[in-house]
Amino acid sequence: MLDMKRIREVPELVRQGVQNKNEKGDVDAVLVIDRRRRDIIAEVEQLKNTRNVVSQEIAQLKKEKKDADDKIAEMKVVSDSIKQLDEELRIVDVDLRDRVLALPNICHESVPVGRSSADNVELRSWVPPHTMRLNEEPEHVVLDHIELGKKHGILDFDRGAKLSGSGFPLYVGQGATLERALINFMLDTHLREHGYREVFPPFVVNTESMYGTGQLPKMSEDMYRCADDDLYLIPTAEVPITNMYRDEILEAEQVPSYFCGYSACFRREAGSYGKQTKGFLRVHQFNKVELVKFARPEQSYDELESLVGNVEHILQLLEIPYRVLLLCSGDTSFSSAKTYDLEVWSPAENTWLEASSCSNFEDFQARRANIRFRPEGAQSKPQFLHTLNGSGLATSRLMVAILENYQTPEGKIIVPKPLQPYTGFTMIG
RNA sequence: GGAGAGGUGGGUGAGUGGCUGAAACCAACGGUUUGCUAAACCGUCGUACUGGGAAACUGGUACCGAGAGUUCGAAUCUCUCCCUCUCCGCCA
Repeated sequence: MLDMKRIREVPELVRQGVQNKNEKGDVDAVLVIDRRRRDIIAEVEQLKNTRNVVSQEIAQLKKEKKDADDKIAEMKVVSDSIKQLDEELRIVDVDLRDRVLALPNICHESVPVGRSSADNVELRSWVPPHTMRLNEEPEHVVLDHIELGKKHGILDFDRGAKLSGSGFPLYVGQGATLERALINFMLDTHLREHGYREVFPPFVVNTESMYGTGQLPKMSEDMYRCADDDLYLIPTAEVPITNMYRDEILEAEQVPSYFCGYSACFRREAGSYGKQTKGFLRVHQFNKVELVKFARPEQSYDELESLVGNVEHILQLLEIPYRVLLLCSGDTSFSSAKTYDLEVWSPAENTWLEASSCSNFEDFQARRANIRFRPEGAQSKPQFLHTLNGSGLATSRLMVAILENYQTPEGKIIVPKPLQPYTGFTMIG
């Protein structure tokens, strides 16, 4: 949620920002309603002041056993007016809030203005020395992850579909072990080398939490909902981890703090059938290790860079080719002010696959979720902090990259070195 | 699923419909004292919205789980809802 003061003070900047994101949002209507709201407040508070003062006088008169009927009659009228204005104010408040909530976050000045993914900027790419050259014709047949999974009996999409439907992968044998190894390796690396604190969150959350991080109301059709209990399956651990501090005020020394947590992620992916849906490329349930930072506003962009660095480190240790994109304004998500995407190389698809998205939300989520901190210690005035998060990383896309990049000419799969202590085997097949 | 208890500031916890934004205590912060620590003493110590002011600051309004009602006036009375905790049953 944007700061109403900011909208009021620099409306043209907000208008431009909304446009740059290819979002709709009526800034002018917001300004008009805001004006109306403050007029009502001025009027109703004046009346309430009168009521309070006269009520005191009535109390005084009664104490002195004098007659107060005139004043009481007078106040009856005032009270009715207050009731009317309060009702009007309530309606205006809701309307204003809905409209402000519909405005996207404004991109940081370093974000290139652009319409679509075509305008994203590739900042750098990294190719480990020992993997195959990306743009060369491979020397042997390259199997895709589905064929590899079937060949070794480690991924069973058919039985997954029998159990739950398409898009619910079933890992078997060494595939299941590799998946678990990947999760543990990523968690351990972030905890031990990057200073994150581990969280194991609930996988279902309530509506308030979904509003807090901005999944609701916009993305409701993309989430699994348990209607009987009014709970949602989380689409990412970002939701529970960021909401840990919803409606709280953190102490100065708690900011910045870094959290890292594994969760299964559930997405309905409604309306996306047909595009890149085979195998792991788009699934309804996947595993992800998520990084979340609560940062001081003046440091949040440095924190974003180090967050991306933490994710890159994982890919470098695993020796998986990747590239880093800076998303343009039009491709940056609703709540984010600046986002980097990390994409891993799929030799079978001959394309890059998004495996991580790292964003600085500035105070957009914090304002929604009401997460504040006291910057100068116990006596200082609370202010909104900045939230950041990034996938560190999603295993489904990573699994594709590992299987495909680490396949031998015979179609066997080498387990990446850092995962071997976790798997207990060095080769699949 | 059954039975019960309870939601008041950072915490504990008072609070006969008007003098209660809210006692007291603890924590925190500033200070005095002190060789250091401790103790003691003094002071400060909610948030949001809105108006004035360049600002320090200041006027007003609201907030005692949420919402509605009664009333000139509600933390206090009434109703509805939400949440938390405890015990029993069932179960991982």
